[in-house]
Order: sequence, then C-alpha cells, then structure tokens
Amino acid sequence: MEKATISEVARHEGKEVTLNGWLYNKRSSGKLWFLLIRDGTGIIQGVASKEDVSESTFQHCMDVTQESSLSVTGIIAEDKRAPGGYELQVKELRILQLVEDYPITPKEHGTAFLMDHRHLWLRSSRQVAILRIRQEIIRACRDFFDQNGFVLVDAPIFTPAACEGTTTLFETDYFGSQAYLTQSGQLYMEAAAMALGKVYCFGPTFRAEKSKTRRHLTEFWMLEPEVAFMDLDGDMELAENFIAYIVQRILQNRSEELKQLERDTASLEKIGTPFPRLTYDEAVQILKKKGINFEYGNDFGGTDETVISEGFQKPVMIHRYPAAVKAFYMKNDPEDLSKALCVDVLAPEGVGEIIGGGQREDDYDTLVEKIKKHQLPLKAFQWYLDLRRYGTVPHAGFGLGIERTVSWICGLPHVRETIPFPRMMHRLTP
RNA sequence: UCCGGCGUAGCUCAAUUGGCAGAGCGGGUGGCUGUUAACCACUAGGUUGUAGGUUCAAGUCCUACCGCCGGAGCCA
Repeated sequence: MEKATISEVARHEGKEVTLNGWLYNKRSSGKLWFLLIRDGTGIIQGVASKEDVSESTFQHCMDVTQESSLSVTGIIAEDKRAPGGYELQVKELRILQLVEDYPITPKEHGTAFLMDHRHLWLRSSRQVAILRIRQEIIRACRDFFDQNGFVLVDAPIFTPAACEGTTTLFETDYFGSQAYLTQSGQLYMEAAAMALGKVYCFGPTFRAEKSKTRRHLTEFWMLEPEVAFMDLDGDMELAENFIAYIVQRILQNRSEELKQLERDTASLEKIGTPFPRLTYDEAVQILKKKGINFEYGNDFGGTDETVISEGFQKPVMIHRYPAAVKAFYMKNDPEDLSKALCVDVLAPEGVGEIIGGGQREDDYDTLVEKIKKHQLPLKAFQWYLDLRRYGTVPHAGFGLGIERTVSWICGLPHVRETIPFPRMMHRLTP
C-alpha cells in the first residue's frame, strides 16, 4: 500500500493510498460520511458510504472526533463536488487516538482564547498558510544575500551593553554580572563586514518596551546586512532590490496561500524598483500639506507614517532625518551636519516601518564625541571604536523586521499571527 | 506610564427603564446516501472577573481591585 501526502494526491489519481493525519471536520448525511482530513500538506475530503466500507470502518467514521489522529486508506478520485477537486474514497479508517473535547471548534473565537491555545491554533488552515509564507519570506531573504556574495555571520544573543541607549533591554544574570538580551546585531555585523566585506545576520531580537500595539512584539526576528565601502545611496538600492525580490518570490511560490488568506495580490504585483525616495524635509512637507500637526525636528509617529505612505503604492524610503532623533552610530550628512545619513522604509497599507538603516559613522573622533553626547559608557564601546582605529572605511547596512514584513505581505492587521509563538507584554505562554 | 474600551455557559454573544439569566456553536441521544463552518428534533450545561456598597429587587447603578484589548510614547 502506497503512502501519500495530500499536497500530491493528483499524482495518485485512481490509485489506492494511505494518508496519515488528523480529522479537521466531518459532516454526515445518514449512511454517507464526509471526513475532512488534514496532514500538514493540505486538506482532503474523505467519503465513506455504508455500502462500501466494513462495519467497523463505518462505525469509526461515526465515532471519530475533531483532531483525532488517524490513518485512512482509499482510492483517490477527481470530483468537482469535493473541495480541492479530489477526494478520497475511504476503504479503511483507523483511529490512532480518539480525541475528547478539542477546544477550538469550527466557529468563531476571540483572539485571547485563540492565543491561549496557540499550540493548537497553529493547526488551522489559515495559520498554516501564514507560517508557510513566513518560511518562504525567510528563505527568500537568505537566498537574496547568499546569491549576492554576502556571508552569514551569527551575532551573539547575550550582550554586555546597550547598542542604542534609548530602548529598554531585557536584563539577565550572567554568572553574577549583568548581561542583556540583544536588541540588534548591527555592531557585531560592522566588525564582521570589516573581515568579510558583505555580511548579514538573522536572529531573534528583544525589546523590553511596554508597547501594546498591533506592530510590536517583545521578541521578534530581524535580518541585518552590513556592507563595507557602501554609502547611503548603495544602502537604499540594496534595500529596494531586497524587498522587491522577497515580494516576487512570495507571488511565485506562495500564491495558493495568499489566495487562502484572501490577500489582494494586485497591490503586491506593483512592488517593483525603484521605490520612491523622500528626504525627511519632503516628508514633513507632505504632512503639512495634509494639515497634520507636526513639529519639525521630531521623529515620525505611527499615524504620521501611515499618512506619508498613503500617497504611494510602493514602499517609501525616507532618508536624512535630523541627527538628533537618531542613534549615535549614524553618520552625519557632510552637506548638512544636522542630518543623519539614515533611511527608514515604510511599507504601504499602513504597516509602517519595516526597515531602518543607514551609513555608519566611520571617523574615530566624531564617534567618540557622539558616544559621549548620548551619555553611553565609552569603556563598553572600545572594541567598536577599534573598527575606526584599524582601517576604517565607509560602510552601511539596515535591519528588516521579519514579522512586520510577513504582516504586510499577508495583509494581516496584527503582527501576533506572523510568528508561531508570539511574545508580547502580556503574553509569555504557551 | 498615560488615555480609552471590555470581562455573562467550554466558545461567540444577547438580556429593553434596575424586575423570572437566554441563543447559536461545541458535548450527548436520535434522524437523514453528495455534504461544503451541512441540516432537523430532543437534551445536559451558570458563584454574570473579585471584594464591598446603594435598593423591596443588581448582569445592569456606585467605589476599589484584578485580568485582558489597542492607541500614545518608543521602535523593526
């Protein structure tokens, strides 16, 4: 007897196969049962009529409950009445475990309840589609950099000090002294770029901010490239090529999942290079024109970002923010020292910032001054300053937030469904 | 931390002016040979978040607390 997965049943048409999986749902019409079976690769309808199966198998069809694990044997047949176009004409049904009272029923539930049962919620077809898209996005990220001469360099998770003084860090005891969970691998990537030229890291990032919004997680995944001998223009070019590549890959390889999520793919198909580029000053002008009350010199808030990106169908790159609102390692614009050579990429459709990056300060004396100005401990940054002591070069990079990217591409309003087990201010379980 | 909202059956929600706590789903029993979150009949299921207060009477009004939601700030 041949084993098969639901994703490739078309290949087995007319043949007898065995499927291993779980019961997704079932319906009956007296002496005829319809079993929706899922196996992780898809869902297929099994049909069992009393005339064609043994008494015990028909009894099993009656008894089997939602999410019971099972092994079912039958013939694959094309049938227009079946969801998916193929169905399994059941010959034998074996129940591996009969489930009692599966908590998630085929009706509506609130997100709090579903999040409490996240370990089971993952089995629902919508969550399966999101996780498959997430995996393809991550694979596209890796492929893009691997194919363009970048070297993957892993950054540490434990760090001795803040990369950016502003954000709150998760503190942990490290053999009696303080250590923090990383909030960015960037500083380490700068070191790696001086060793290997073009590098990137991909790993979890931790922010202890008490943010309770649909865009925030306390633990999220970030992809951070860093390139030696690259300036801000090169950085922006890299960012737009990168994002366009990811979107193309998802449209190519995950169209079924996008369809299942009812994602409007027409807006994704428009995401080609080049992306619109605005200076901070130009972006402020847009806000002023739309009558938004905004004080020049501040960073943009969430609603400001939405208003700016509303006017475009592609991601918008905003560059040269006031240096005062940006991190210490940003290089100042030599043509206007009050500005930083930085760029934020705002995704369309109100998702907000998915990339933040820029050109790094490469001058030793200037960097020392900036560390002092931001009141950061100079001692902790000696190794970082070494990169400017020994063969300093212009370099740039950025960080892409994976969950915000997934939420944009999937068209999800909240990032909590874009990661298997989200960590938020009020969510540490399951 | 601040602002706003919500806590009623396992789940999603009703309950008029303060006046007998209810429905759908899920569970159980029975029926139905092409169902599409199937349907039909019957059935079990409740300390209305917690503590106090007002009242003849509180799910409903008042006070405090707890929990959650998402917006601000901050950020990807």
